[in-house]
Amino acid sequence: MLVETEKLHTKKPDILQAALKLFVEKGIDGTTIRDIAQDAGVGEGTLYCHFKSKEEMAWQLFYQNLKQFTQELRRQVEGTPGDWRQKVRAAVKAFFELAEENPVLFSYLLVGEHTELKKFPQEALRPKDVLIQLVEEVKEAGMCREMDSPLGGALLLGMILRVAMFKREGLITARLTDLIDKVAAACCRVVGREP
Amino acid sequence: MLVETEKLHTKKPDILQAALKLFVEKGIDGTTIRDIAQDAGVGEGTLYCHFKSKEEMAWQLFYQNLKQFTQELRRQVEGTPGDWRQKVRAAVKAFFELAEENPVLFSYLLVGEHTELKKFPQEALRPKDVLIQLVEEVKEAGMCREMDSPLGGALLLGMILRVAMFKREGLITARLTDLIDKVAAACCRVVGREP
Amino acid sequence: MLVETEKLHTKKPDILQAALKLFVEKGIDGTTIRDIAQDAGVGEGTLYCHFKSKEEMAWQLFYQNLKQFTQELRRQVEGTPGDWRQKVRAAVKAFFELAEENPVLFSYLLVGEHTELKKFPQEALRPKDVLIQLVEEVKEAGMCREMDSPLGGALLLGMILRVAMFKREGLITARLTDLIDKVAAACCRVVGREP
Amino acid sequence: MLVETEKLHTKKPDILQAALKLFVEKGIDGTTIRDIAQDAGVGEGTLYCHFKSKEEMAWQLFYQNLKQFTQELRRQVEGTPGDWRQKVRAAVKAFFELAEENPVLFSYLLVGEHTELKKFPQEALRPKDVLIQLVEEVKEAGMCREMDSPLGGALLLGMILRVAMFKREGLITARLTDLIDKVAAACCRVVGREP
DNA sequence: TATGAATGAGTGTTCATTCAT
DNA sequence: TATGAATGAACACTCATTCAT
Repeated sequence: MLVETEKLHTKKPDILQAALKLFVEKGIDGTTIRDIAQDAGVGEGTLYCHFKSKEEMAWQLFYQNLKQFTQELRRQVEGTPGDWRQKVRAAVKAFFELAEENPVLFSYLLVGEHTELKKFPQEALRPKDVLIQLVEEVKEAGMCREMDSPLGGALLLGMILRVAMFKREGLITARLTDLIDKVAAACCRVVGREP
Repeated sequence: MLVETEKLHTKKPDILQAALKLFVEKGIDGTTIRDIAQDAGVGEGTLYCHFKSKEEMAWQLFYQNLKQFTQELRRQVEGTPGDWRQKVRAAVKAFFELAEENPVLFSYLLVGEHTELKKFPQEALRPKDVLIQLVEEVKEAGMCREMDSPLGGALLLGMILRVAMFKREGLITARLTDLIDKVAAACCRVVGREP
Repeated sequence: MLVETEKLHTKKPDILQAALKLFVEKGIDGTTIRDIAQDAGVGEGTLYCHFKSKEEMAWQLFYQNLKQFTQELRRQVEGTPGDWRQKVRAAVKAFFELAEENPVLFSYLLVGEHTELKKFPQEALRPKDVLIQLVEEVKEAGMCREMDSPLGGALLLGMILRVAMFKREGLITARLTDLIDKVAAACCRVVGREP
Repeated sequence: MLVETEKLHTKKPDILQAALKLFVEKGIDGTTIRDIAQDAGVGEGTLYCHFKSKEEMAWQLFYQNLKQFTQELRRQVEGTPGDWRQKVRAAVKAFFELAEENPVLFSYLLVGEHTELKKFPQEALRPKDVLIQLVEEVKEAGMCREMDSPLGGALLLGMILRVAMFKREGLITARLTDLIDKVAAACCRVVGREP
């Protein structure tokens, strides 16, 4: 059997991967269809076999992946039994694993501002909602400091994401997965009651 | 002939204000020269009396204001005497005051990603550097947890900025200036040694 | 295995019918291959099993049908015995019957301008030639007013086609076949000698 | 004083003239913005200083000129005193003078089908309405044959336009202005009562 | 014969920039 | 300084056509 196993199906994944990379590197508006097509090794028209427009492509890439990560985050948090501290740790782990395994997707979903996509409706649950809810649960368990849940959610999300961003910029050099415990501990100190 | 008393000053401030607002609303690439000119109430050509290009305008707006805020931040942190906790509080206060007094500038300087401006050299001291240095000082004073300073800086910056972002999005409704102490306390718990 | 009884015939007629309709509705340039394929219920590539190009299809549709109608027109005019008035009536009848029976084809052949097809050679006899020749014969029979034949042909063709066009637009509501005598009479008054 | 008197004002007329010519030659869809810009001797972007889109340009060119001609036609018909035959002659004259003086505009307004412009509302009075109304008046004066006015209008319009079209195609070589009386007489025979 | 994913030249349109006023 | 008509390179997108299946 000859090698050439590619092109068994469609070129959509190539396009999505190229687009993701470029959107993060140069922004959505700053990325041209030609850029994506060249990077994906396809013709320009091919993009329109799979997406109605550049915007729709950017939106799909954002929305579907964000939905998926949010579900994964919930699953990890809710699926972790026992102590609320373990749940917090699970959340940090979920974020950091995405950041390590797919830093480009991480940036696209969780770092970028995407003013270009503001016209689309944001209906699904977002990661921040999961964190806010987690704080809520800690409060209900009587383990939380006096603090509104959104404030707590902001503190957690802020720490987690900014650490990943510093890592991305090279300001932090350690592997994120090695920082899970440290960051999780910091999170617990922030929202948890004084001992 | 009567004395023309209007237009003693140039239209540059109008232009800068309009540009700032639009850059935050729609992104730099998403904002056109015509948008800015209309919003500022000037002709399109007028922008080129004051700036070489749109990019240069965006860069000036970013660089000069960021430099200024960074200096202000340093001044507040360094100028606050006594306990490191007071210095942390001063940092939070500086960020939150900017966010309350000029939320648009805050977004432009501290929230946006600005992939469009990556070609310009970023030489000056940035807010994150001030925070990292603050953690460093806490360490030198022997009050810090076992933690690399960049990690500490990331945790602080993350909390501060994300709280302001939640406020901007309406997830937090309290005035930021009323949250200074709570957030500062969280910051101290994160980096400070256990009592 | 059962005998496939469907598809004894090709899909060419479906394609031609869809193309004709769309060319009249939206113009040749305004109609896409995809439009035609969808309307005909075939794949896009299928069109190229039957025609070299869209233009060639448009041309075949035009040329062959126009040739056929012109022949029919001649047959009716020449085949009508007796008085020249009867021949004029036969011409009107031939046009109006096409307009009633196949208004879309009528529009395509006799109303449209088809600037897209100007590159093709127009060699065959056209309906206008038949009418001009008819006027010529009336002249030779000494029954015609002082009038160049092309002028007479223009007057006849103009009346006939414009009545059909008004009908198409709804300005005239009577059935064209009920107007044959009236229009034929008008034609006769236009070219025939005063009694 | 130097020669160069051009460019005192705007380039809009150049654009309109070039567009008109090309729309007639190649159709609206068949004419590109680049075609028009080159023919008018302007940059492509300049077209968009004066028109929102190509379609809007085509529509303005059509609608405004058609309105103007219709008004002129009405003025001529209504302004001609006396016998209805004189009014019919005035109508023929108005059409033929446009065809002689501005054959391109004549084609654009009165010959083309313009399927591209069907989406625009056609509200104003059109030339055909003027002719139909003229027949109506002849009827009211008791001078008309038994004939619905739209039918009479179709016969008149058809004759007039088709003669001009034959002239345009070279089938008729006489000057249209020399054919006014002949065509007007034919028109009168068609709609007028038998003597 | 029939298909439709893939192609890329060509289209209408935008917009940063220029320059005569 | 201020203007806005003019510019044309660059863009997102279309669509006739091809070809492997």
